[in-house]
Amino acid sequence: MAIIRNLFEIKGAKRDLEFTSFEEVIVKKSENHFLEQMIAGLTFTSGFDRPLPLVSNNLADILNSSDFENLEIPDDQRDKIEELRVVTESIDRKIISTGALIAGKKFKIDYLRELNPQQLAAVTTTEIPLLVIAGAGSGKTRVITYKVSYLIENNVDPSSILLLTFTKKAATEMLNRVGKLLADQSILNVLGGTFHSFSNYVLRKYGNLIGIRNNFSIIDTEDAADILDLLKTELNFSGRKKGPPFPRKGKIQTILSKAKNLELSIPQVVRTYFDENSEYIKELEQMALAFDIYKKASNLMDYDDLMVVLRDNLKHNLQLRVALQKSIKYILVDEYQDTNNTQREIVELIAGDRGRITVVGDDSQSIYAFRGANLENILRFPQNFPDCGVVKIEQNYRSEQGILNFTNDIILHAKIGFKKKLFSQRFTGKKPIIKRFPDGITEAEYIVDRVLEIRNNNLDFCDFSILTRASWHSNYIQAELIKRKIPFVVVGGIKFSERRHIKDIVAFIKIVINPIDAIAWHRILQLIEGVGKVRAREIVQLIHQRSGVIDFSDFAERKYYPQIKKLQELFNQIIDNGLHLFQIIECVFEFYKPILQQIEDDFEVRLKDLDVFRIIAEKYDDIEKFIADFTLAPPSNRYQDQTIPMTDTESKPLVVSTIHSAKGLEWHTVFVPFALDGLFPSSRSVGTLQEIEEERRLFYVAASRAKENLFITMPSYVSSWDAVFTKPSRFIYEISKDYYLTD
DNA sequence: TGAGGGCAGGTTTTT
DNA sequence: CCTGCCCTCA
Repeated sequence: MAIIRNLFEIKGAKRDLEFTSFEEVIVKKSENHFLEQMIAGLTFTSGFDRPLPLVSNNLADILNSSDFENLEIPDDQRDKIEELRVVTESIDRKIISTGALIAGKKFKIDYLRELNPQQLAAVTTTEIPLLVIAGAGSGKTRVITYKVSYLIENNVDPSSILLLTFTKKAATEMLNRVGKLLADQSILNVLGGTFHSFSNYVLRKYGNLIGIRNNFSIIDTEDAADILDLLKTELNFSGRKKGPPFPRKGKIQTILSKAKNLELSIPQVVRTYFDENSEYIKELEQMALAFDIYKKASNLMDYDDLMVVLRDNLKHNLQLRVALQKSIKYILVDEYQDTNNTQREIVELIAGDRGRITVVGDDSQSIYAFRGANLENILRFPQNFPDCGVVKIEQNYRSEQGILNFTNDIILHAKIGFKKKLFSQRFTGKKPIIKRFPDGITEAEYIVDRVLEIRNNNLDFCDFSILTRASWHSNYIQAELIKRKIPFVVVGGIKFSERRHIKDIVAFIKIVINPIDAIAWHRILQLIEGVGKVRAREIVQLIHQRSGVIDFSDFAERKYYPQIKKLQELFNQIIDNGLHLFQIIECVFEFYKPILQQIEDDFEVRLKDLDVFRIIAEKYDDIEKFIADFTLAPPSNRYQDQTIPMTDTESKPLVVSTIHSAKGLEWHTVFVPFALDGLFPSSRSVGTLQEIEEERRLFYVAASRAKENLFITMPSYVSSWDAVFTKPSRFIYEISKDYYLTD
């Protein structure tokens, strides 16, 4: 008994476990196979506090006996599910299953040949609100690009088409394809981009209608948190006055952002998501107020503001709404399942009652609720637009039927959503493979073995991907890949634009544009030795008082004066001479490099980043556009380059990614390791029905990335600091055994 | 302002 | 358990 407790202490578990039958064993966990077996024999239910013995060590046997506790669903939720079921089933009457081209007209593109009937319906239905439910791999991008082309071919002015997506990459890719299809440059005029970049465009263009200065700076999440940190000190909310401590900057930022995104009050957000901080509701409300004032005073907008300000103005500012409705005739929205309420309202307000709006999406792939995405936006579209049409595209061009059987079965267990059943023309009789291993290392070895084996069929490493629920789930595999000298990239990680030194440089440029950008000033000033939070604040106040005139002579007596004087000269030189972007960057680099060398020990590596930055900047003339683009759509944020072991350079690297970052992509062979309950679904996301449902969709997204082979694997146990996970993911239990193999 | 200890937080993150 | 934030004190 004592031994067991000891063991769990080693593993960090702090719970008392009741055992009666184990003899004295003295071991360290890594040395003893018996103990590992023993842990593998334990399993933990949803609270991860009650050990239940696994029936066997054999995966097939384990999967035969499910003992997951059923989550209790409150009555009001049950009612809502029922209501949504009625709404989603109502689409059957609205289904449009085929389309026709405008008669007698000649088209450059052979739509009839290049699209299937459902795709054609989606493309040619242009005058009524249209919901396109595009299953995974069903040619969603194709539908959008062909629809834009079709509109243009029907003499719709490209500049009156608005195409909204969630990433800049998606928008440019689609518009490029339209350009190729039509061999026409007019597509350049299509208003295409992310919700945020669209708002940025509107707010600047119509700044005078809205009553905002159009040279505002956009701040990212980290900047916002820094401001809040500043305000926290200023308002003297630091320290623990009442029992629990005041939340930290990141958490404050999350709370305020959630309130805006979910359109809830601060007390509501705190009580539902951060109850441990409910002592400080009043102070948090004050912070929210102060934050808004601060941003206004410094001419700043955060990501949430971009959405909210646009929405509010569309709602209440008739002039703006009319202006936009006049210029925008057709709206297409991609990934509609990921919109939040504000974004939905923006779209609805611009569309007005003219109804020329097409939303494309897949409710089964909604995985961003934690960022405010509201699945109900897509589910209730038929309710919000009662005279809409619906197109359901179920033919899949990506995966082999064996994989579709598997993924169809995953999503069949979703409690809400549009019913659909994807099918493919390709059928080889292969099935996904689910496997369990003694430990993570064996699992990793197996995966890498399979990669090498399957690659022999004339494939490249880039045809394979490892998709995980959380980044650390791929640690063993990354180690194994390095060991075997296989090139790989890790998707995610710290983005280029979020690296410290890049943010520093950007701050310099932001000041050039907006000399009262306080947060940028704070960042820069604190680079100087002898200047900290307090001094920086004082200097920023001075700049504000003089409305942006940079003159530090008041501080002539201070020991850091020579440094800030250099700073003053730098900016005045840039501003007075109206330097070009590339010249500005040179000046800034000259000033910044010595500082960087002092504060960072990996100076050389970071210098390289600066070169990359310069190369990106070279493509721009307009400094404001450059910075806006840079903060709104950070370049090359997908690949974390340094993780490639440079051994096999001719070969394109294998991809190691989180599932979230893998959305929309596809690979010949996909591995999903660490498929243990508590890791996937995450033990933090099994408290409510909505959370479990979202985890299931995430599992669906992962599995549906595979074209030919899908491997779901797991070690027999994984221990984190407060729990041990041993049971296969509950989602595997849900799937019919006809659809996979266990060895 | 900079250094050392205490303790909160611990998935995912298109903007 | 371990990391990194933040508070406190010199």
